[in-house]
Amino acid sequence: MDEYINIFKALSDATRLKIVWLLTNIDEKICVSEIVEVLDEYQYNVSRHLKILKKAKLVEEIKEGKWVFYYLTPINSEFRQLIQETIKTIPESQMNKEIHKCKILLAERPK
Amino acid sequence: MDEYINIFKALSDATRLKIVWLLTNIDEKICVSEIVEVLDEYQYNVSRHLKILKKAKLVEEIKEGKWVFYYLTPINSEFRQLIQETIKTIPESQMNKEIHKCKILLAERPK
DNA sequence: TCAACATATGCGTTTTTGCGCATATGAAAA
DNA sequence: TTTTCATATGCGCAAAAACGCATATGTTGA
Repeated sequence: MDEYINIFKALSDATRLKIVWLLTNIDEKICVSEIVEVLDEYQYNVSRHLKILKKAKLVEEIKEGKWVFYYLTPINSEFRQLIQETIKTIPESQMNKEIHKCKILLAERPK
Repeated sequence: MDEYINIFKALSDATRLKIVWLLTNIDEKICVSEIVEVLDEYQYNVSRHLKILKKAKLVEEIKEGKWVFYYLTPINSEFRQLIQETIKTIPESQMNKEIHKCKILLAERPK
């Protein structure tokens, strides 16, 4: 039961829900400083929220040089699958500012 | 956004998740004292948790004499629909004790 | 090797949440 | 109309969560 509760708990904070929403909708890895910019939140808070999402097994990380990129943990259960579908139903209109900033950021990424 | 967060928050407590799980799986109205017995939790806590579920619009109540029966709020959004499907994926094995007690209780109900 | 950058974390404080106890409210039964 | 039963809630406390600040860690580039 704790496993399910941890997931709901992880999603019951605005910053964390926004992070998961972004990851769900952009379908890209994204690094901490990008999240900081998109969500306009302190770096130390973003790091801490990511740690909570990681503990709930919603995200994983991969280090690339100075950066740490986060992405959605590959789906591994029906529960998790439905959690993702649930999040997909949250409309963009709830995230106008953030999605706009995010698109600009991703476009500016050097290849 | 708050609306979504309130729902996730409502589900991120063991007692409340169990209540919603029961309501989802038995497909019946159930009154406070029945929940108290099934979950083996204090009456005042059950009442309080129900209040939180009500605030999140996951449940509604109907008064019948001395009793107050609670039931799932009829589905009114895609988000809510998927929340319910998500909860359905939580297996009975997580709720052995409770579902057993509940079945006995429902069977003993006077018609 | 040292400065600059990206990320994580320890510590103390504030806010939120959950709980126990007592009691209030409201309906039904005696 | 008084008692009993079912439910709700006010209050105080304890535990948990979130935050701000400072700083640690780790990597890259000068």
